[in-house]
Amino acid sequence: MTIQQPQTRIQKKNRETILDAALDVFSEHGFRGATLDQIATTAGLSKPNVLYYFASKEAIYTALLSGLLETWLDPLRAIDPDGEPVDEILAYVMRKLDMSRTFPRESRLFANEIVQGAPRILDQIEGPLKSLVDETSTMFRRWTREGRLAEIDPHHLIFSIWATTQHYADFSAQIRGILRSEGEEHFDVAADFLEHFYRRALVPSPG
Amino acid sequence: MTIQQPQTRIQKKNRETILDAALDVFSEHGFRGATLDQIATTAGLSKPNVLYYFASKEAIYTALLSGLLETWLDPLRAIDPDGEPVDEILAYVMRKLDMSRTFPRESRLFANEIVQGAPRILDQIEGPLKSLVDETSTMFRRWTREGRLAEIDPHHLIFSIWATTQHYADFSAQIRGILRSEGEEHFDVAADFLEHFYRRALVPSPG
Amino acid sequence: MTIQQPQTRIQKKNRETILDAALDVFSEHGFRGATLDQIATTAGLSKPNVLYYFASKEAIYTALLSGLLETWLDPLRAIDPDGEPVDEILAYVMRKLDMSRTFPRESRLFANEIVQGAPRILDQIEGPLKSLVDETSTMFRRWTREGRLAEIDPHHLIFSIWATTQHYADFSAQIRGILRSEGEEHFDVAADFLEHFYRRALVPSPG
Amino acid sequence: MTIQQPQTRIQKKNRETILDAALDVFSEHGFRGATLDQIATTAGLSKPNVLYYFASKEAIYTALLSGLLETWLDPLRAIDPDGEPVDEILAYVMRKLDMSRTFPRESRLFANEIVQGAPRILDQIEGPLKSLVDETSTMFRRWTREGRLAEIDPHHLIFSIWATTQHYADFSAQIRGILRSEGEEHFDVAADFLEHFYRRALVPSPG
DNA sequence: GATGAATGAGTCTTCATTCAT
DNA sequence: CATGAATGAAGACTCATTCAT
Repeated sequence: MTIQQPQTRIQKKNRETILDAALDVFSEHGFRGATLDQIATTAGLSKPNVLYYFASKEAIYTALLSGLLETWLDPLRAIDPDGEPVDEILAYVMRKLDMSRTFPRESRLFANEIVQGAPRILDQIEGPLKSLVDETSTMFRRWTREGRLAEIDPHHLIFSIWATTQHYADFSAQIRGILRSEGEEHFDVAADFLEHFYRRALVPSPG
Repeated sequence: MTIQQPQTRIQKKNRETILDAALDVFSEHGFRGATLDQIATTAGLSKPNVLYYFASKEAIYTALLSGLLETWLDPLRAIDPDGEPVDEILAYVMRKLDMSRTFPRESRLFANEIVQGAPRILDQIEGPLKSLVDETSTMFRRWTREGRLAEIDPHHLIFSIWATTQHYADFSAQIRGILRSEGEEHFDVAADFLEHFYRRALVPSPG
Repeated sequence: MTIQQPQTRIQKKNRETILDAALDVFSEHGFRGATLDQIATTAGLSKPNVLYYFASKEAIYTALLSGLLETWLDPLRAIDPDGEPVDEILAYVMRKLDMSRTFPRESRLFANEIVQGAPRILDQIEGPLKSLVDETSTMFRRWTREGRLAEIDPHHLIFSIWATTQHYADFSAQIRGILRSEGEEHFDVAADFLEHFYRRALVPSPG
Repeated sequence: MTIQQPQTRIQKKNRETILDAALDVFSEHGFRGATLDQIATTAGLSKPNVLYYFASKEAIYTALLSGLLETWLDPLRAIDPDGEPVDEILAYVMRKLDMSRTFPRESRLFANEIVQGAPRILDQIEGPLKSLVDETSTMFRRWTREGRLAEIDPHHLIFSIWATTQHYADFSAQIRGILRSEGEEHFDVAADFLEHFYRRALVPSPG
């Protein structure tokens, strides 16, 4: 969390209300497509009152993005360097899939931003995100050297995990259209599928 | 194609110029974020002239989308029902990856649209796209019954192929930020990775 | 002063703080260009607190203007009807020049107001100010009749004194730009200049 | 004039209409006090149409200022270095007074800008204006050395001329209030006054 | 076919002022 | 006395679309 000034209870509540409304609107329409009006209405506040809490539309957006990036990376940080490689990575896949199920708006917020070239978050991608991914990749490579993980490019492994899990949040409109599914049963099927999929890919070849 | 009137050569050329410019702009900024001005400037035409060829901004957008959907599905149609299952699917993966490399704007155009709930293309998703995917799934299931393909959910297999291949186009900003790569070498690494990945997943278990 | 209610010490102090801050802000940006926020911040008070002491932005402005008008006219009142005409008027010129040096904000406050048509101070111009100027003019005319002052239009003499002395406050941005002067040395040169200038103009022609 | 692009007749006409309306509004209310609405209404155009011709409110303002600065300095340039000093300077005073009578809006536009610290025209003051004034001052000093002009500081002489003549435009609200004059007769009295005034100041002392 | 000109409907933002405590 | 919170009204600017030639 990025709380700087001391905040009264009402301030904290309203800032959170606004950020939640903004998550709704930005994740559905992207930055340019979203309007302050929508955010204010969703938040149940007047437009100027929203701007009382955040200096500008852009300020809301960046507050959202940076506030969420941390949360977004937690599952990756939670991989235990001393654990069993295949299990650790499979658990990571499941955590990511869970996040797509539980926080689809957050996923789409990032998706929108990145598809459009990440104009407002490139710094954080090239900084903290890259560092974390690089460290994790080093760990994966060690596991492979130790014969406990298949020979596999660690960066692209991570990309594939992101792609396959976030896909269920980011492209849910398409998935629901094809599966004719209103509910979330397909997440369970997806979990089985990905379990099978990644286990085969990760287990080191015998000999 | 939805072109009814007979067209002079110049009309055809201008329509294509506009659609190409629109692809540039829409894929980078999404529907709301794009402006007719940008499209007209990119196309080298005046704004009213652009609207002479297309009734509205929305008309350009939907013309683009439906014009491209066909092309987008071609690789899936190209799977040979009488071919060798694993080879056929791996070839499909490679064709999709090639499209991400060759037509990243098209990929991002769809990504933008679908992330935002596919408001203008849901019909085509629930119609032709679903049909094609369902047919292909039936084929996959037959292959599995015949013991020539691993036991794997065909819909989610298709989703995973879309996710892993399109990811290189749709999230290229993130990938380039992490790999610090300006060029396209990572597509070759990705090809190797996906080849390994999907081969392991698709080959049926012995016995 | 237009203060009716009895005031505590703290009230008096705050009113003065506000007026001083308002002088800063109004003289630099004019009425429309100034904001309550700027005034409140400059005064070190909260915006509602400022409005606790003055009913409105306009009230602050008019309180300032009328509070200062008196001070502004003092030098003119100080001309001694029984003094030596040329000396008296020269002394008046010097007092006015001193005020431009010492109270440039006040001068610019009036300048702003009058350049924009004096919408909020016209009454006082057509009332007390006109009266005072007319009286002084009568005195000047008497001095001319008595052969102790050159034949010169008294109103325009007063205008010229206002113009030449206030110019150093009101147009100081221009003067500093041309003289490339940060300090106030030019006020001394100006004093010499005006002394020479007005002495020649005021001394009655011999015969 | 600062015409860059080729302009159609209608463009030229509308740009001029807008600049004239803007002169009205800016000279009366200053930059911040003026609204695009007022300018558009005065010009008889819609607000967006005004912005079709000028990129922004500020663009209109600076176009006005720089377009007028040249005109504003013409009378100073017209002083003939080979003429009779006192006559030349007196003629300059009269030209300046005429401009105050004929172009009071222009005068007030500059006055507003400079009183508020010349934020948008300081460059031109410290550049072309300073140069011209410095050259003229050198000429005045030469005339004094040649015994054809009184010993007088040339910069402050120029300031006094600006002050006394522009005063009739910039502070006309005050002057009209005091003289109870609706017309322009006072300009004739002012001309006589300034003639007397400056002649006495400029004629070199005998011997 | 093509374009300069024009505009209505937004969209973000500012700001004086009010409300509640 | 003082202030955090809230807002209506206005203001600058954008943009898809239409008009007229």
